[in-house]
Amino acid sequence: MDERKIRILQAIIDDYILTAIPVGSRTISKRYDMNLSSATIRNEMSDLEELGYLDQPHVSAGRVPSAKAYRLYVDELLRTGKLKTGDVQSIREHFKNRSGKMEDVINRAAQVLSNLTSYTSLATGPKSAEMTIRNLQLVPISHHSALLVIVTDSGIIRDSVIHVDRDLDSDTLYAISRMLTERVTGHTLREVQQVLKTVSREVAQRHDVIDSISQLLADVESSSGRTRIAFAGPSNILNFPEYSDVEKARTFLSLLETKDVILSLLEQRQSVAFTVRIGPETGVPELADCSVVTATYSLDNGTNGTIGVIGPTRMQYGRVLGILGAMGKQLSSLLRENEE
Amino acid sequence: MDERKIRILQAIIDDYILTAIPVGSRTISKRYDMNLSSATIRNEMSDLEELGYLDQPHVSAGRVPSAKAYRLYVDELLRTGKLKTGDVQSIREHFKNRSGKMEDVINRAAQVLSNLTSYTSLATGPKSAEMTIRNLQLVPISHHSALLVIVTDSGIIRDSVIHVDRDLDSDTLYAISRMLTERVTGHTLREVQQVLKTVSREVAQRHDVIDSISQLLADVESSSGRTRIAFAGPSNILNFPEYSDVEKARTFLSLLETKDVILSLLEQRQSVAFTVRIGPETGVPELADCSVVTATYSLDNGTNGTIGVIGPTRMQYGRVLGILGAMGKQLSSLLRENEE
DNA sequence: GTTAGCACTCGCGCCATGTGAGTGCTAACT
DNA sequence: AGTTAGCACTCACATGGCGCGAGTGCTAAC
Repeated sequence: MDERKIRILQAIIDDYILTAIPVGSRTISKRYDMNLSSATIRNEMSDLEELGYLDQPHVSAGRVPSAKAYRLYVDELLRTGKLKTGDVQSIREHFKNRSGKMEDVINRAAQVLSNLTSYTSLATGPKSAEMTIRNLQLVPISHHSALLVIVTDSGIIRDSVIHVDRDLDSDTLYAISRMLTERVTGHTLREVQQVLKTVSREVAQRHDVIDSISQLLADVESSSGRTRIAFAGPSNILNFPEYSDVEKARTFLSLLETKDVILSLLEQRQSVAFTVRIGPETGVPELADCSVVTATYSLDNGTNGTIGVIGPTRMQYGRVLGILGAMGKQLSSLLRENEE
Repeated sequence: MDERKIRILQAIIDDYILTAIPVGSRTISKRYDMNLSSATIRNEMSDLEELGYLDQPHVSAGRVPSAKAYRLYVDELLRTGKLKTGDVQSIREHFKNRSGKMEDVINRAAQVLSNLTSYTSLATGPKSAEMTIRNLQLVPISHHSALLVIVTDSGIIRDSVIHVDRDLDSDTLYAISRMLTERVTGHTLREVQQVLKTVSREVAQRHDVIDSISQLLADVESSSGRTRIAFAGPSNILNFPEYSDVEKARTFLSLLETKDVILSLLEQRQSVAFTVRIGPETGVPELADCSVVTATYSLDNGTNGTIGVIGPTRMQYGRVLGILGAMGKQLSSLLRENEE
């Protein structure tokens, strides 16, 4: 792999990302000033194919970059596109005066991403199991149910309805809330089960309420592998010629609708700031010619959430990474404000 | 329009709904035992076309029902398909042991609908402006923000984060909550602004908190035109041959993604239990060959939400109406339990 | 009023053909 | 030895002709 081969490969990838048309030797020698004839390029391309960086849809077509090529491209060749200042501006704009509700933040983040990149985008909240609890509060809803609001140290809120057997008035619920909060503050969701058991033993009455809460927290914890995830712009995938086949589009879209697969894909996220999964690397056959690019944003307590983009392997990696980076920063700082 | 024409029209519609293939005279005379030759059917079909009930894609193809035909079909000919007892069972199953959070209920409802019908489905919550407040409660989140939980008489919850200038502890917030709740209980969201103004005048301090709340409630009220809406199974539309064109699919899907259009469509809902909008009747050009079937479910206080299905005009109206009916009942009773 | 018969239409699938982009190879040039 | 011009070759794709058959409308007879 001499220097020239790499320059040619880069040119091919750049061109293909732009046009989605298999690129031929003439195109390279003309559009990119290499000072080489098409014949020479042809020889080099032949070598590159042998090395596994290029594929040929059929004999008389141009070459198409392989997953291996994109991998090289992302790892080595990428001049991270400095994104336009307008974009940063626009990101900041979108998050101004915004509610601190996790759900909204996530939705909005995905939305903004999808607007900026015009790829299908996603965002998840941080894993809740790791977070420590700051406050528990019960709010009466009806005679037999109450809303349990869980506030964590990162200012993130989860709430769920629990059923209570007896009729409890507001003040009683508040008293219980205070008591529980005192016992539970500073513990992670993971530990809290244990604490509640102790409490349950101490307090003879109110068993039912505490049991309900305990069960709910268990749910939240276990289901927190399945963090909330928001998608935006799924239909964006249809803008790309590689998905002009309806059947392909359908499987892609229903894959998103089930959410499970994507979630488990995100589970394996490395501690690295950016993760790029190219086609087969996703391990999901339906995503064979998609790339999934994700970035993490983090909160002070070390937990982190994910934002990301799904598009054709022929993705504008430079631009996407730039945007994800800016977005991640913005989100981190936004959420840390909440923590104060 | 004699009786025989109607029978023929019905046969044509039934067949086309099933197959999506333009139906010819022979098909009718053979598959549906009319005891008439194809020639006779042909004459009748010619008449039906003149009357505007049938269209002909091209001369040598069969006939296709027009919007007018579907309208007649829905209004007059529909023997409401008694749905399988299994379906009712399955609906009931899905709503067992379920959280009373409006958001979840709506999502779930849409999901179930989409599973049962295999059409794209939607659900919205009731308009909040009409609901009366049962309880307001502030939960501390961080030094400068709190969660305002609004519980209405139908047990429906809205919550939002508000920012407070000063640092307020839990007890103070609770005291404020109690005070506000007392003043505000029984008023609708619409009226509550007025009440808060009075309160604000009486209480010299705490202005900021009350102002924040007031502003938030204004938001909730005005944005309650834009009720929460949940879609499920958007990609289902791709199962139908009429959407095998990618461009068409794309516009359809992005129409759903913006949500606005569909929401405003639902706004015009009649007080009737069911609404069927066929193709052009939707007034949305993108939905020209879709039908939107909606049903309302209602709460005791008279407010009602919507569930519905979007599919090709060639929709199984009977089945869909049956399912929507059952679902509506189920939802109504579920939510009334919450009210108690 | 119904139906058999028939000529006619026209979308669709099939095949044959031509075109052109792109290749690989060879031989000559630097 | 590397580069390049030249050329034969491949093959997807677009084009156009052709036949098939589903379906129609009309007419004449039942």
